[in-house]
Amino acid sequence: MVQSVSRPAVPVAGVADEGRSESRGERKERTRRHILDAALDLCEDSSLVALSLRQVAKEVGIVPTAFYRHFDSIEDLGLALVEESFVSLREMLKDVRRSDPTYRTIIDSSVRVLGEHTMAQHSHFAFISRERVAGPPAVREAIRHQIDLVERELATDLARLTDPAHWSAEDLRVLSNLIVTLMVGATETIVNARPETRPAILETARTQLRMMLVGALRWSSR
Amino acid sequence: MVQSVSRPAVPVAGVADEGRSESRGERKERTRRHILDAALDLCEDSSLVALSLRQVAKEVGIVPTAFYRHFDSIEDLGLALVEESFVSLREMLKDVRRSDPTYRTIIDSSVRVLGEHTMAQHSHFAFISRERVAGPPAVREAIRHQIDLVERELATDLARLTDPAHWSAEDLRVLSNLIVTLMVGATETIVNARPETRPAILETARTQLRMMLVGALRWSSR
DNA sequence: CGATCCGGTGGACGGTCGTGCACCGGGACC
DNA sequence: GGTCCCGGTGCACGACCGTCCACCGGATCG
Repeated sequence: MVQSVSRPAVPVAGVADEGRSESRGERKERTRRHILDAALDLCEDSSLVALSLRQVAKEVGIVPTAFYRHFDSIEDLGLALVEESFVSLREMLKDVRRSDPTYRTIIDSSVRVLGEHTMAQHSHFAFISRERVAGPPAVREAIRHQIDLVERELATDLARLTDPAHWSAEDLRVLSNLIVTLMVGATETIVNARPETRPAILETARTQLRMMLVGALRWSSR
Repeated sequence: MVQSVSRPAVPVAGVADEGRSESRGERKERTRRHILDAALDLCEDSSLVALSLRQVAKEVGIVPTAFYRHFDSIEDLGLALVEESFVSLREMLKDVRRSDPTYRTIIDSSVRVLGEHTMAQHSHFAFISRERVAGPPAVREAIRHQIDLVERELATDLARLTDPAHWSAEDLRVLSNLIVTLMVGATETIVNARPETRPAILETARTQLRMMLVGALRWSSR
């Protein structure tokens, strides 16, 4: 028994106790957070499919069976992490939209925002890019669905920026998919590269978006 | 002892024996092949990092320790699979180059070849796209290195098709990276999609390449 | 022909895994 | 203030894991 009676249920204290005891709901939520953080951290250099419930429990400082009080399985945990990661991603997209509605500087500001967020939310972006192709089936599907939603939203954004005479709905969807694929690729490169190469990667992404923009401006659906 | 003395060392016979016994080298090579195939098959819906040596051995029909006669570890096996998978990929690229040197039809023929090869070598392409981001570090690195080589080769190909006055070496590298990223993305989509959606995915890839080609033709390095 | 090589066997080890179960003790509620 | 709820404990189970070891027997080689 490694936990003394004087520090009863809370597995690992984040801040000093300050005498004020939490409600049961707060406690549960806090443990849940610890589990999510620990899982995100532990699968950083492998994958959810190679993560064991016991590893997570040990990292959090609870007994393995206590895990079930919060999640049915690792896969269930994974779905929660998808949810959480896409909150990060959508905040990024909100920043992109807020930053600049003109397309003189839209590329620069978008790439800048991408760089900032992949740095600040590194674990979330790495998680998505990894589990997107290698996670448990249900997790993969959830991520694909979310990315699909993002693609659709981008397509409607693009519809406002382009000439409807030249751009069919289908082609907008295709362009949107192209841009998202490219950004996912850039994100994957960033999260797997050494930090000091980051500016060069972002510069590459900028140039690529410019090349595509040149194409898009001349495009006309047949 | 489940294997009778009448079927001595060979774990699982591929074709009828035809009375002719193999040399020791041939036997070893054959078992090695079975291991590679079994591993490729077993990690199809998870990842190398979730694959155990014992699963592979059981699938092949050998005792776990016999695995070590062929590979040091699962990671070592993974590197062999990378090697093998890129043989497939390079054969595809050879087909692409052979198919058409003019760029009237270069997009159509390239995408057609991509479709054919991802169908025929489905396991290899799925393996690369999965382990590229989720495999053991050494495997990831090997794949990145190979893709990097492909990118360089594409860049020199593009150098012959473009006007040197408008395209700097750096921009050729960036364009090459753009195309490869896009094709990797298309491949990932294909190997994870239901077979009947394949034509639509390829059509999307065609359109995207056309959009980029429009951009590339107007491009000029600043 | 006899010695050697080597891919295979089979058993055993210590460790980790997911999960079932009974139980505890403090917050929440009537 | 007594009762219930529920997130945590601790233990045990059978399964699977990688790896060590001694050994076998047919192919190979001098």
